[in-house]
Amino acid sequence: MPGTEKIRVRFAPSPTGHLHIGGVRTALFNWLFARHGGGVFILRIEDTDRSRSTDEYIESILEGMRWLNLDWDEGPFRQTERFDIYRSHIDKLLESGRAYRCYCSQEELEEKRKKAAAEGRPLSYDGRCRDIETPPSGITPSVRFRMPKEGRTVVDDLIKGTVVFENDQLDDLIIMRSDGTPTYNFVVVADDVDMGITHVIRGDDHLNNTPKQIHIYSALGHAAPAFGHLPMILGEDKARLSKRHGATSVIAYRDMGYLSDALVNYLVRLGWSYGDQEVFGREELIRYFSLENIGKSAAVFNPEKLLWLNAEYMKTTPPERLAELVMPFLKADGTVGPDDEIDDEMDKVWLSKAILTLTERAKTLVELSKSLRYYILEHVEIDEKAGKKFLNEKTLPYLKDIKEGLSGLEGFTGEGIQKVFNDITQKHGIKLGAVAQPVRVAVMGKTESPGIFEVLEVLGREKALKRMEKAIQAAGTF
RNA sequence: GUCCCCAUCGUCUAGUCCGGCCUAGGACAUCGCCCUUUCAAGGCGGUAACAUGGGUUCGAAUCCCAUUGGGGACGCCA
Repeated sequence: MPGTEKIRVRFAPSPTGHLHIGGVRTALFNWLFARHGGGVFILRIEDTDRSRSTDEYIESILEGMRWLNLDWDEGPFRQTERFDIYRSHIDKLLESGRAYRCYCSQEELEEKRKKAAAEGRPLSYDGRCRDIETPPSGITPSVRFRMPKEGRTVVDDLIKGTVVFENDQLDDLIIMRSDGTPTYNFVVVADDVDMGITHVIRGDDHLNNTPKQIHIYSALGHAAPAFGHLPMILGEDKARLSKRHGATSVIAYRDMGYLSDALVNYLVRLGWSYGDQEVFGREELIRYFSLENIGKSAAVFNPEKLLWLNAEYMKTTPPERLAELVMPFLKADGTVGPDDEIDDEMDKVWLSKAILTLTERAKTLVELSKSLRYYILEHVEIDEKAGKKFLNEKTLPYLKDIKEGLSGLEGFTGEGIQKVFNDITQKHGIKLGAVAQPVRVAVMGKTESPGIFEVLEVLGREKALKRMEKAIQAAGTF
């Protein structure tokens, strides 16, 4: 067990797919555990399955980690580059008798499993080659680890508590394929030993692997690290989270306009809690994080709460920062030219000001960029229904008066604009709404927008008057 | 089928370890009201849970057992 030595944890995804929500949470908890304890966070790529691992997935995983600001201190290490190390370990196990060669073919094994399933027997390996006297010739064997068949193995899990396994149910698992490549359950242990991992924090789908791995540690001559098995994340149907439940890659969440801090905040609260607090800054998370506050039961991923949290972050993120983050979205739909920089082409101060009027209305960056479009575009299409209702003979005089008042305004601030509106409503003896809505439709083309005074101010005199003029021309034609 | 894990509002959770403070708290969602130039945001309030059955105890959401339900593992995948 780890004593006073420095905490060393790792996140070890296999590059057989994108970084998904479940993976992120495992990475996050390891990262928080390391940061909280002043330890080391290692990134290791488990790519021993050469047929399914790709460099694209590795890059995608790294991209996801960077987006989430989960920085690693060592790595990324690739297991495919460490085959020599595994090989020598396996040779030693073979010599000492802790491992043995298995001559069963995959087809045979498959056959036996099927039969066992049909007869309702346990699907475990029957140990046929365990004590084979004369190895058959002409067969390239795989290598199996010899599990003890008596006694029990106790896992003292940091999250689940004490879990006891009877050794006779531990399978002699294959640690090296017949093609000479090592398998997961073995390389994990070899690497964790080699990298000095003190705490293994992973999904509880690995809990059953743990007793087996503990025996491998001991065969390798090492004490096992501490284990902590995190509960799974489920979809709304309570089934394990998968592609069927929508976005499978975290990058998809970025593209849907989620802020990485919001996603992190949401994910950390899935299973972990700190009293009644819901919103945490990074520093707070690091300070408060502890394995003891992680629940034992699986949690359902709830997109609505994630959206709410994202909205909270939209409201508190500085507009200058949002301006940077929303740029890619603005460019994606052509609102802003692909080469425009916010520093010169588009006034950063102006953009931030515009964003400030929208942060409590936009739940995502996508929504923000869509709303921003109405400010940025030279002209806006006027919604037919809105035009019919608010741009007509009745409202025309108001529009004209407002336009005139606006053009004669000294300066073009919200305050001055408000005064213009006050004068007009008084003059006609009407309520603010009677004139605000027509103007809103005139300049924004729709009935919903931020407050009309701030909208006009953001738009600026020139653009506002131009749009109003156009609307006045079009009034009554809807 | 065998083994392992889990079980508080629809969802995330506090409370469970060290029984009484729990007529079970917060958050999301939902419903209603208020605010209001629209849409939001915000404020206030409501509906809503200790899976079931047995124990133990003066007393159980909290401890024990069983049942039920859910999840996971049983690969020459990780």
